[in-house]
Amino acid sequence: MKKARSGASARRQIAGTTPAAKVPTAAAGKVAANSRASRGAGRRETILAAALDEFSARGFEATRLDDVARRAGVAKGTIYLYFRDKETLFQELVRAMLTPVIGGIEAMGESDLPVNLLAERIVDLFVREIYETRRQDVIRLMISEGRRFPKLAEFYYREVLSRAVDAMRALLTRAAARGEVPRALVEFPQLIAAPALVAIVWSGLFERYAPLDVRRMLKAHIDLLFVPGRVA
Amino acid sequence: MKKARSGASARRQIAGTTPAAKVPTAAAGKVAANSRASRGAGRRETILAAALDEFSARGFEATRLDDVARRAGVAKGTIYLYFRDKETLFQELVRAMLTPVIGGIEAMGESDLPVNLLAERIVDLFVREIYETRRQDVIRLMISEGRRFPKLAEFYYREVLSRAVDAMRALLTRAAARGEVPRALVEFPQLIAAPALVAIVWSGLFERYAPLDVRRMLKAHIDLLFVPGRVA
DNA sequence: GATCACTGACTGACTGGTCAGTCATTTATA
DNA sequence: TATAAATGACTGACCAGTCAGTCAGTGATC
Repeated sequence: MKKARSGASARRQIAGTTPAAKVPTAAAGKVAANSRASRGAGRRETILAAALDEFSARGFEATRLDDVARRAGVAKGTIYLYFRDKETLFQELVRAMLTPVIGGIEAMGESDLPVNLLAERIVDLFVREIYETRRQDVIRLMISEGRRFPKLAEFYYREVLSRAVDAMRALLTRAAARGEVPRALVEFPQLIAAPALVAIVWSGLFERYAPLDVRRMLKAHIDLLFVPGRVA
Repeated sequence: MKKARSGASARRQIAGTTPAAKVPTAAAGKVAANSRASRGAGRRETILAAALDEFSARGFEATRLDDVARRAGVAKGTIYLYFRDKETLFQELVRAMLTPVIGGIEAMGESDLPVNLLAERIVDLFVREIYETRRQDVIRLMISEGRRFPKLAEFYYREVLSRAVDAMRALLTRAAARGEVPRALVEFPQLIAAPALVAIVWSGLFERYAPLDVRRMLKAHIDLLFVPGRVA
């Protein structure tokens, strides 16, 4: 990661530090199809999409911004109109992709369905919204590169993981009170999510040697944990 | 990953492709303390140790061989006397660190102790031999970089993972026959190891924000799976 | 609606630092 | 002394980030 030259950019730092962002939603409104405004609005998303492809194929270091630019159909300089530097681009990508799922996760924590039923909904949410989605790649990137981006790891922990864990814990606490779930799970909600992590890591590394039926594995897992007549 | 120049090295490819290797054992025998032979024998291990430090701190791409050399107290050229290139160095490191644990894992698969007891031994083996060891870093590297080293991923799958999975499955099959374990586990032995993966990933990314008592989590997990009076 | 000055998004050749890999030379041993 | 081992200055590819220049689009004016 080359150190930025001292008198760095910031010549006209447009959007690199915009707080929120959403990548998939494309066209932004009512403006004429090819007007300057509407094209400009799509640029950022186009670049993020290209960055997702390149970063998830090659990892952070090995990704060349020339390639991102080419894939986005844009000159390299344009990237720097929207993102301060490569690192910011990466972080914004993670933010943009993962922020939207937070709500869904927290909503789950408030439901009062019996756990075994709720568990199936959560599995379904994971498979449809993450595992069968580009978000899987983003989480994989997070796992792979997170260590060298403490800021990003903290963001991810604060904005995504800790919320998911808390929601899970709330849900499990209520279920445990009803005797539907052993108390140990309340202390380590990670145990519920562990197979999801396995799914993501496994599919990235070993899918070709030993494919994994993720849905069935997750189903098996909840069947193991939520045995109706078990000793709590 | 700069592409290796075409007429690449291989000038005198000494050890880069030696099949087996063990990194930690230092002094190799009976030779006079500072003889060339004995020093030469240690070089490879010294370099691997330095490489472990650098790779696990920075990842594959960001690691500079100049730093590895400095840390090993060796000139950069020396590295190329023992390893064909950076990639080979990385792969040999993973090989050297993980090959030794295979035996221990397979031995576990043959025991006929009751599962709940055996499970505690396995947890103990994992914590002592991997989690509290530099091997944790190597596995983390494997997870992070494995995708871009299909050869290495295959090696790891073939020589380590598949053996572990098979051993686990054998063990679980017998336990299931005795009714100690639900049959679903036999189909997805990954479910047993999942929390170990969580431990490694979590400690790498979030330890500072939310420390995790890994031993207790793993204990909680086996208590959840191996409830004595459960319905098989 | 035709003309034109103005704007700023976009471009891409360029710079400067970086680093994997090389090899002529030096050093240590047998 | 002969030889293998080790060295580290060097080369060349490489790429993040820069910035002077271009030109499509805009909107004011006649």
